[in-house]
Amino acid sequence: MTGKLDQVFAALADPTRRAILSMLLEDDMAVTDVAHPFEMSLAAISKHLGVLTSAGLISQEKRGRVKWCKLEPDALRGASVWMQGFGQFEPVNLDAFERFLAVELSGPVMPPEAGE
Amino acid sequence: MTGKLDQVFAALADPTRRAILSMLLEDDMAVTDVAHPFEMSLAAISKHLGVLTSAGLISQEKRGRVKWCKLEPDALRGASVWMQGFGQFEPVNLDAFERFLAVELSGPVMPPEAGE
DNA sequence: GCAATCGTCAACCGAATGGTTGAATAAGCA
DNA sequence: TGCTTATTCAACCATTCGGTTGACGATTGC
Repeated sequence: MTGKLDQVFAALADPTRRAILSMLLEDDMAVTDVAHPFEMSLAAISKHLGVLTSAGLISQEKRGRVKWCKLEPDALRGASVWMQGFGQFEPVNLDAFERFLAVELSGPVMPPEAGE
Repeated sequence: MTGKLDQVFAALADPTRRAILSMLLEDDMAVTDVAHPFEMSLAAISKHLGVLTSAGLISQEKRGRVKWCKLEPDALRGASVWMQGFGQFEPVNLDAFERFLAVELSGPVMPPEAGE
């Protein structure tokens, strides 16, 4: 019953995992290549990738014998939006903001700009 | 040596702590009052407040025998900025939110219950 | 077929986390 | 003074976390 926000924030709380996400920002990578810069076992990296995957922050697809890791930045959206609630400091609007999020996150009400 | 980002994200990874931050968004509160809605001991809440404090997300000031907790939203900035690095999701649709507010505030506003 | 590569699994370890209780400290009030 | 309220501290407990190692299944290439 652990909420998605719990998982996302917990996943982001580890510097190794944040580094992995940054690496994937540049390109998709195989597990072995992800592991290469780190001074820890492949199994450890595999676990980190598991955490990132179940948080939805990356996806993994096996092609042949290599498993490719792909960043899924949309998973950060919920967390980002939650934090924005503290950015513009308007106590009055908090409730409205939460309702806005309910609408906003349940589906694209309004495409940002000129289609997707 | 644990980085600030580690602490901030780890602090946000717990639903009780996120709920506390949301409560503090409305107003400063005494520790006892923060604890009141939760079904756990005061000591547990005190620990959570300790975590939030050392992450810099709140500050605590003792006046008389009561200790006041105050939100420090600036502490979220670093985390927010880090996440923006992944942002195909623009920093919330502020425009959309404002449009939403315009509609919302002209109609009936019903208070939902607090918490996440 | 056989060996090397890719990645996970299982068991284990020490440390951190989230909670509990009960005692201790500190401040206000009768 | 002594009682009550506010908060933390200390010890303990179960669970999770981040890491290790070694064995294993799957895939590829010689």
